[in-house]
Amino acid sequence: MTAFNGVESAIRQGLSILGSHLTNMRKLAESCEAIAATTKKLQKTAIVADYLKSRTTDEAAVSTVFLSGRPFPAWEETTMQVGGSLLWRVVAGLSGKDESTLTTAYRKHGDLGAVTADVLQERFGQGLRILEVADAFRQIAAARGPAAKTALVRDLLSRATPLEAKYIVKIITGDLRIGVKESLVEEAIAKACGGTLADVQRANMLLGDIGESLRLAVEGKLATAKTRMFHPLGFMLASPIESAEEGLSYFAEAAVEDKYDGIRAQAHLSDGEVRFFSRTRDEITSSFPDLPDALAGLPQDAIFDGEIVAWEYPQNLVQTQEVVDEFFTEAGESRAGKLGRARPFSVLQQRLGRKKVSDKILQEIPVAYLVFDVLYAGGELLIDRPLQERARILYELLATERKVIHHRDALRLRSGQAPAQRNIGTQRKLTFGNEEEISAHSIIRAPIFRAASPEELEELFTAAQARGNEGLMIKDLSSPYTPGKRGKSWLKMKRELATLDVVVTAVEFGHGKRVSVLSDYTFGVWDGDRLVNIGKAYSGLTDAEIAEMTQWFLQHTIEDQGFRRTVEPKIVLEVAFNNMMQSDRHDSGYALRFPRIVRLRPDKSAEDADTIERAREIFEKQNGKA
DNA sequence: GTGCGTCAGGCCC
DNA sequence: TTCAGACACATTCGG
DNA sequence: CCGAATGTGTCTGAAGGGCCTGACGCAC
Repeated sequence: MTAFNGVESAIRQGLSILGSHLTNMRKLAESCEAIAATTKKLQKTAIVADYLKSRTTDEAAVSTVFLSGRPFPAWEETTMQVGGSLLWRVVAGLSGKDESTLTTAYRKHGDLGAVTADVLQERFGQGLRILEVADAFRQIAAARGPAAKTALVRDLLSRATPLEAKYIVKIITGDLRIGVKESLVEEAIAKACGGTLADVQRANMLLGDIGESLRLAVEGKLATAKTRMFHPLGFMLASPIESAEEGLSYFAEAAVEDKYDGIRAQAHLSDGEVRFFSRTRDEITSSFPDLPDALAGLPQDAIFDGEIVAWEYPQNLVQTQEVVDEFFTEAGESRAGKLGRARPFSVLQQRLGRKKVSDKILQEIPVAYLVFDVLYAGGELLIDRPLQERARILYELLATERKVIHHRDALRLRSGQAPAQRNIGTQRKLTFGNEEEISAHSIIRAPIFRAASPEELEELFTAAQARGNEGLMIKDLSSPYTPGKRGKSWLKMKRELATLDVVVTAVEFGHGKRVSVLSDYTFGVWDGDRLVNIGKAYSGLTDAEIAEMTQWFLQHTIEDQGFRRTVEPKIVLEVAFNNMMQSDRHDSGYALRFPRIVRLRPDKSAEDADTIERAREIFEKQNGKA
């Protein structure tokens, strides 16, 4: 037996060595292992750069896509539609292992890729070339239905060595977890191909395609990268702040907008064609067929940044002229109310992800695009201009074209069938010069205020909340637009909802680096003398606290269900959340949006925790407000 | 064959 | 979306 | 004055809840 294993192992080794000359997916996998083994960023960069240098341009281009963690394939519109569940079945089938063996391996490693390598040790494919893998991914994406996809995934993994299979699985699930993301790949490209980091970053920002950026770097043509319409740029992000004082501590001149609870969207328009992109740069136009027309009339190509929001149009619309012509209003004065107001995110969610939108939905859930920035117009990229200038350009663009916008919108609304809308339609007869009736604005330039003191900011904040919005965006008027970056030029100030004291009823092991600790807590509140679950939380505790809690929960388990354990209801947590929803996910009938643990409450015993009545109170208060 | 419920995948916050 | 943790780099402190 | 300590900016990883889509199984 031992002798046989030795022979088999020797053959395997021989094949592997031979394979390393014939295949190169192996090389990528080995580089990933080395990257995962170090925590030093510079070292990771060096490994990636060395790897890229050792590949042909085609191979390097595909590799950058794999390494950057962007959903593959970044340059196509389809997604693979292969997730953990399908992979789990394929891996089980290929290895011939039963599920409990896989589960044991999963406990040990915490990620499916590592499990794959582990259980496939007994088998060995001949190894793959990296372009072969990319090709297989395309085929999987093109295949219709899980059955067809499963067969292709199975075939691909059966030809891979265990180590290759590990990283193929990780790439498919879009989660390499080796501490490399797009920005680090940019650094590696600069290092490997020449060109400054800034040039690589700029080219990649404009192209939105890391593989293409690498090709330009190889050819020394980074400077030729240009803005491409319908290839979305990254989104500029905001940092959270704690107080009004902090909101004015980073810059002198602050522009202030309401923070709307919708979905962030970049609009591209060119030659009358309009398309919208989400924060992950996916196209979302199909869910909002009522928006493009309103923008299509603009005479020039443009790229806007804004928020799509479920919108409640006002009963009595004010004269358009009055609203649009006002650039800065008196601090605290709300112009937004005259345009209508945002409805809760949960309403908008029903339109999200729709491929087709029925007339009924269009009527019941009208939306508005609140534009707050312009990134490109008049053939010029505007991101390096200060916000003050961009705001002015935006104002001029939308002000000039309002006739077209409203004319088209009026046509859309008049064809509506829902009785409520018909009523509103007749109530809203307004004329714009000798043009058509104005019925609604589905494109709205987000009102901008100004704040010079914390007191003014507080006032604006209160007003924003009164309008049912989340809070404020506070922006540095002199700042450029930095795509994909989260800096201190844009700040967000959100309302703080009351917190709940809850009792932990069940715990789960985590994933990845939290695989061996109980990091995931299900908790409840009292309904009479019974605990009813209201949510789960995972973040907020430090690693040390999680480790401590793990020990306690292991010793106070009521029932060990493997991955999950019900525990003695003794531990009290204070949890915060952004929102409370009605839901049948948990037996309390409520669920929390973005729950997080504020702190442990060792000073409280389970009996002191909050009740379902208090939860209901918070829910009603929040709804009354919105 | 049609219609309904279930479930995984993907993506929004 | 949220938070904690880690690294790279800048700034300040103490001998 | 210089190396160590401290602070800041930025990135990474882990994870909740809800909704839509498209396959697929099942009942009729």
